Amino acid sequence: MATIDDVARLAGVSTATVSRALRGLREVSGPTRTRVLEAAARLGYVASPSASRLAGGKTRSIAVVVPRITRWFFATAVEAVERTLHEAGYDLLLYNLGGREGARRRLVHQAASLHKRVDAMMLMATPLQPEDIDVVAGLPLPGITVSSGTPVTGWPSVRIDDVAAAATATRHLLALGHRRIAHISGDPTDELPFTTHLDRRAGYELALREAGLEPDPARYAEAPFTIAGGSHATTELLGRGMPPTAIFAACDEMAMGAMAVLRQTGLRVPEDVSVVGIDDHDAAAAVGLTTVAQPAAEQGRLAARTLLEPLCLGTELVPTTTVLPTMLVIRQSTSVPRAREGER
Amino acid sequence: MATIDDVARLAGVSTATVSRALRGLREVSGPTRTRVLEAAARLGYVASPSASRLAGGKTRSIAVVVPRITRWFFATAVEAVERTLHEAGYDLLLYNLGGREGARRRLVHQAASLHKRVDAMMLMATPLQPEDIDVVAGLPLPGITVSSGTPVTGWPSVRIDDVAAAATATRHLLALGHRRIAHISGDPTDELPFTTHLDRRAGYELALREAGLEPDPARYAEAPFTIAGGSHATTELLGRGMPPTAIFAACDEMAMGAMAVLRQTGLRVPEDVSVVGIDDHDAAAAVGLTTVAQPAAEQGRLAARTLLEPLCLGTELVPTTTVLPTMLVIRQSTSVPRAREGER
DNA sequence: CTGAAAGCGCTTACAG
DNA sequence: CTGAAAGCGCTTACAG
Repeated sequence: MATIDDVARLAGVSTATVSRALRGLREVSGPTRTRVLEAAARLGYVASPSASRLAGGKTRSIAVVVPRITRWFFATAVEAVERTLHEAGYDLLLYNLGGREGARRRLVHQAASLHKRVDAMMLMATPLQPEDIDVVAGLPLPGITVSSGTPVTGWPSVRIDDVAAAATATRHLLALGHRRIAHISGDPTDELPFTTHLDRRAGYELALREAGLEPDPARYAEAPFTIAGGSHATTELLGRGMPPTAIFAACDEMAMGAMAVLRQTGLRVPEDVSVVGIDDHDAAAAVGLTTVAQPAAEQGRLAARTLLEPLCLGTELVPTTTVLPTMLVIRQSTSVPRAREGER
Repeated sequence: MATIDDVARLAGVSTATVSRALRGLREVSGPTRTRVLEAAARLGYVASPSASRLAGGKTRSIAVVVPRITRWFFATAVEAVERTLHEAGYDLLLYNLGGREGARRRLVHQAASLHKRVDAMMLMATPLQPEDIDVVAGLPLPGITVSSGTPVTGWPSVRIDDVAAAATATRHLLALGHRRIAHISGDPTDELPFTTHLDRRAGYELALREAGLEPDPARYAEAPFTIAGGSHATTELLGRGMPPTAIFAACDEMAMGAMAVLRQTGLRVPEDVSVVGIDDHDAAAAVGLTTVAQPAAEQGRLAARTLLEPLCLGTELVPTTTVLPTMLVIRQSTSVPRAREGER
């Protein structure tokens, strides 16, 4: 393995000059730089990250924490983050809580250790206890939160307005004439106290009340934010009798699960039951799902850039909250309710 | 930030002893160890990874390369890998090729640099050019390949038998009496030369020939391994006229896309068209999809353990190929073809 | 623009 | 079982 000394010797300069030339610092003359680059190339030299981290104090890597990498939103956002980071020469350390409270605790516990291995951290929809927030905010490390989840004092945040997105979805159903609108969301079995479903439920109830309807707990069912979760919640809902004419699912994965169960039960979508979700999942167009689109990749990209800027430019990280727009995308899973059709 | 010197001073021992005590080496007496641990705890001391990597030569991190983290198989496998690695105290550096040839090239190009930042690497379904294989195999770094993708000389491998899995799916349809069996797979638009679809197509053709049928190119359509891809391929297939009585999709995501399009076209599943996939995706049960199940998390876990063992125990990495079993799971998306039904 | 030298914070023979 | 000391391979004031 070639070291910086080998390159210095071959190029006939000091290691300081090699270091400067290779990093593109401009206090190096053209000819010298050329000699160094040639020597480095000849030896196949690559600086040791451990050594430069120790000497330079920068790790050029970022920790990204997600609840579950298997869910569409996080996988899509992480993909964008990964690309942005690697293009900037940064490494991505992945931490997947996997819905385990133990993993969350370990993460907070390790915070002190984490800050020695990364230059910044990105928390996606990560729930934190009040005492954790202080620990995390107290790290000598810039950070950002993405999507809902606990805000961290002094950290910027990139997200959508979950209450508004949910209200938009619900208002769409109301405008079509639906009154018996169910909502599937949340995850009672989850060890971690996520908050996304709370905001979305609030938006649903807000829209109902605007329309003069009182939210009915019997029209609410909980399950994980997955296709299977949507199926379970819908099955539970149907089991209560008096089926809804429409279902607002807190995310597209749940909406797809709902559509599957409805059809297996012999109910047509949208003729018998309309379904709307939130996300604009890759598959939403394929299955004809009406949804409130949110820019997942864009949130990841933006968050990564926000973190990278102060790291690369040495500027201050400004704790701004960026709320990205959502948009209703009407496809084939929603229509006027049957009763209403009859009226015409 | 407390350093090892602070701890040594507070505990009244040398830094060498602190280092040994904290890492649990047993050449430290009980009382001394206790004093060191107390001092470290009091100071909130955590060893600097950069320093111990430089001094010790081990990074305690592993690079995991996936084609697309957004696809079910990779997200599920990575989740298992992440858990296994973190439980062993290893960090996971994520590299997502994102279907970009440039990313693959950069990865191989960076190989020399990569080996200085990780102790091992895991390549999931990563296609390599013949010349790349030598580069990768030549790294002074243990590695493992997971799922199909180019084998690397001297590296172990964890996978399923893709040809057999595809044959199982196809034979299931043949046994039900289907003769017009279409296959959707592959991805002509992908920049990267993946191989999974080739194996699965081979298994499909193998099973057809066993049954005395000649594979018909008109019954084959290509698209990405996603729900949307499955929809596109199925739409293309249907556009050719003479619809098949059954579709074998190369993965469950494609199968779900196929089911969506069939239903939108007014065709019932399975009454008019049977659909079978490969994976046993989280959502397969919810949508009633018959599939050949493969253990995605298990492959990730096993691959991580295989890599960890030699790293932790200092033993040799044995280049074994582990082929995990697959299993046909019959649900509601397959049945006897209509013509056959009439015969009864 | 370039170099000599200190220092980053650990681990590891080596000696006792 | 413990310590003094060298060394891992860089970066960065400082001086010129």
